[in-house]
Amino acid sequence: MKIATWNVNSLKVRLPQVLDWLNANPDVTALCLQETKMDDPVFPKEEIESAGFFVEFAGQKTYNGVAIIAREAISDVIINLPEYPDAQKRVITATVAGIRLIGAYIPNGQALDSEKFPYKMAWLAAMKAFLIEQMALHPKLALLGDYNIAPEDRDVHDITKWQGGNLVSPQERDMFAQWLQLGLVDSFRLFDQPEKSFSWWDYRGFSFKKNAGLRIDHILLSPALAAQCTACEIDIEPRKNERPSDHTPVIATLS
DNA sequence: ATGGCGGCAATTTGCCGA
Repeated sequence: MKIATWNVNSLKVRLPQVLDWLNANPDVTALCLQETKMDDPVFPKEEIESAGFFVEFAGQKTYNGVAIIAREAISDVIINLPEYPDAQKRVITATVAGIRLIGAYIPNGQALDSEKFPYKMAWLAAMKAFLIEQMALHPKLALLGDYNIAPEDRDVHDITKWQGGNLVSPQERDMFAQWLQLGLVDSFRLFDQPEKSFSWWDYRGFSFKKNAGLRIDHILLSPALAAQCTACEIDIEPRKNERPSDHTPVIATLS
């Protein structure tokens, strides 16, 4: 089976692409979505269910919004971080096929001197506490989503353009490292990967054509799941679509 | 140094993403 994550940058625009992608990837048991940008009352629940899937979601209009689409039943859903009240809908946690999935849209931060940056750092700390709690309850756990963190310089097309700034700052990378210290593993780095592998490219300046991207979408696995992981790949095909999301799916294969 | 693209919401323009 496979589990996947995709920041779709508006599910209203991208729903046909999501359903096409799921049909083209029948081994994907669960797909976490970020930036659905839809209020719950207008979420296309019926369309997704009539296509043969289970779905859970937590949305808001214009910004944020997360969902899990699955081929098996979804249970024990938690919306957001229980100990961190937040009007922004950024996390959905649920169990699918015996695996605890945390789908997350981590705050962007905007810039180190922005008021949004301390929000990001506080949010990352709150997520760490939630991870500790959930890992203790669920040995088979995966944290999938748009992290808005490029963990290493090799995850950046040109580090000189980003050095020290938002998405690559020491503070953010330290928090990512703290999550790894909990025992979580970056599934992508369990395997040999092509150089300059990225999951996001700016819409502007022909960034995708130039492969001027960042790897900021990740699947972290608990030790028990990492032991089952046989592959992790970034699927760049949807980035070639008409009206693509600026992000593209990341997929982990589990034995 | 700035904006560049795209989605969205409120009205021709601004905010935000990363």
